[in-house]
Amino acid sequence: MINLSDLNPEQREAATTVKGPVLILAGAGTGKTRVISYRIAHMTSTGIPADAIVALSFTNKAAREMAERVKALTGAAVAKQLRLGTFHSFCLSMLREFSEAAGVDRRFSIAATGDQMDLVRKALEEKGWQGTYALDILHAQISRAKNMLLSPEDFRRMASPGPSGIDPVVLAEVYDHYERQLKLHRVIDFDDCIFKAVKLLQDHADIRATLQERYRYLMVDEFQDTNSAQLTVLEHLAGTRHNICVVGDDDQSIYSWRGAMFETLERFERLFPGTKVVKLEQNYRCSNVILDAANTVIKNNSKRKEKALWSKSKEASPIVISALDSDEAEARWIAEKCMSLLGEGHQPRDIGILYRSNNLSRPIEMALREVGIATKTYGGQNFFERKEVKDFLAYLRLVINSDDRMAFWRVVNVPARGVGLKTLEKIEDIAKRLRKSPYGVIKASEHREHFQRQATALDKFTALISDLSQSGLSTPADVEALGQRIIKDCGLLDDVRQNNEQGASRDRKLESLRVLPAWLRKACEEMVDESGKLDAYELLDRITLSDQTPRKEEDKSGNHVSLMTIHGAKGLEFPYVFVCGVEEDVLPHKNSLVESGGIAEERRLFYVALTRAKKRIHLSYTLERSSHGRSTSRFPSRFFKEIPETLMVHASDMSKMEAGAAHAEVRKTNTLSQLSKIRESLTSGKW
DNA sequence: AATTCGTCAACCAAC
DNA sequence: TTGACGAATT
Repeated sequence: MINLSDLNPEQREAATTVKGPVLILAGAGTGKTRVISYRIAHMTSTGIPADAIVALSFTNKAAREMAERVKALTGAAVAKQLRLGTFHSFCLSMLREFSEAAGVDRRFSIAATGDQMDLVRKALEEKGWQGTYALDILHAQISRAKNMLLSPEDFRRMASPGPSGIDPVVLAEVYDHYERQLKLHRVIDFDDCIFKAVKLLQDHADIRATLQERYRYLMVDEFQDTNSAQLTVLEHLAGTRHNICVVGDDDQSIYSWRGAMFETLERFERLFPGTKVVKLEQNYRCSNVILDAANTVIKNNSKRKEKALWSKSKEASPIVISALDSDEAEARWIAEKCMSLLGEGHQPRDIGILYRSNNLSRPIEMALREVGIATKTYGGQNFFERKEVKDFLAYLRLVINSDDRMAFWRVVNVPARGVGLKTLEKIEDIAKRLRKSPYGVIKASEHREHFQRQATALDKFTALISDLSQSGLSTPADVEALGQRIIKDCGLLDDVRQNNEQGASRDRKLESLRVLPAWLRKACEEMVDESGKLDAYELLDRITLSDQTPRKEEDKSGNHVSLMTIHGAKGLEFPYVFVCGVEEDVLPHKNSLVESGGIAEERRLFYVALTRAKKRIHLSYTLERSSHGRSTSRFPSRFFKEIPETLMVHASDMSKMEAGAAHAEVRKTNTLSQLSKIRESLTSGKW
């Protein structure tokens, strides 16, 4: 039996209610992940086989967190047997297992973000509409449709103008052509992982029954971020057994742009009648000041489940508000404050710096580097979006599966080997006609005559790929060796070295290539750890669905200041938090003003940011911020007005405060003059 | 076929 | 600011 005495009564109830539908309403910092891991541990210790338990979450980070906690409680042996991961990875594994019924190619790849854009572009070209619509908007709309389980035809039938402002008939047309591109390239996209899994479960009663029997206990973390497609997957798996437990917090629903509805919690209760609801309200994370502020802010949202978060914490550092002249000044200010925190003996890992969007990170990274503080920036320009990394991975994909069309087109002429547009068209033409993969076409000798001059180059290429595909891949070390060969034998390294690549980007590329093989090995090792086997396809899936970026040497200790978006910080906590760019048009984001429910979602985002902090939080805004070169004037965020004034101090008054009693009470320190200063700075803007 | 140069748009969040 | 793309050049 697992020892549950570390849990409070509500947590314990949540952890021990195993049968039937359970909804755990878990406010920020109330020990949500803890409850999930104890619940799993409790279940396995009472004889439920670990491989009958599915635990899903929305993000990789949350999934990893869950995995680690369970492992600590139950040991690696049990943890290994659990089906634990993101929705996408779980659904993908169903598609791989039942590929035929799911109507997907036996060997399919997943189109990563960049690939998706390429395919949207191609779809647009087919219609001759290139340049008329923004690719990212089109793709977002397609994604939205898929998350609502709508086919192109459904979409056209609905034909009501969406928030994008683009004619729905046009959207449906692009969607349709985009789908054809996916088929043509034998790939599925992220949303298809869910979409096709739903169809698989819907259309195949036998498979559905098999899976319901296999996965008898379902658990979902971050349930408020579940979209309707994902909820449908759950519905099918839960069958009539209804052993499903979800954990969520409507106040932290910040992914509505991916189709999540924060009403989803209520929908759950309707879907599974007799749901047992457990509320976790004791916060173990934040100081009272921070919790008060967060509670007050979030009360401005209507339509939320009422919660009363409370905490025993006595810490009473006020929220520090700081106005800076520019983004550089803001960055320097943060760097300075970090220095003094480190000077007080705190660790870099105790500090988190949060921002609304990735582009705010750069000045701060630079300022911190200048004062010699180790940082790690999470997310952002995804490592896998870099050209050199995509090329590398395309080679890897092609070596593992020479039929991978997307990979083929990407690298057939990288580095340049004299294969141009004409030749590519010829290949594509033959491939289409003979229904072969393009690689198959250039590999087969009977087509040689079509490529007189390029034949040598193409032969070399196929020789290279087939040579590499001979490499054994049974251990992580093998995979690393293959990685080494890819950067050397395929000429990726030489290409960067020789071609007159500019300083900074050249260095970056060399660095990327340098770390890739070792990173690949690490990914394999983790995989072997969890599932005990090494499967090349699974490796590729993981890489595509992964958000892990290779660690640089200096991060080995793990002791660095963390920089990330607020979205990325959900579920994390830091003793000291900085939120920068708390400005109108940034937080709340300018687009949110025109989106329905936009401001409420931005407020939840702000709430998430506040509740990441355990001890102290600094909020900063600038009067001027440069964006794409030009500098524009800024106004403090409207959300400042929602924080009780007694809980804030203006940074310019900090020195006075510190000169007085070091730990003076917030209330007393807020003299009238200070308050008026804050008010002045907050009301000077246009709101 | 490959390189180079100029123009233009992106800057919201992630699997 | 960066990058991606397309036309023009070699």
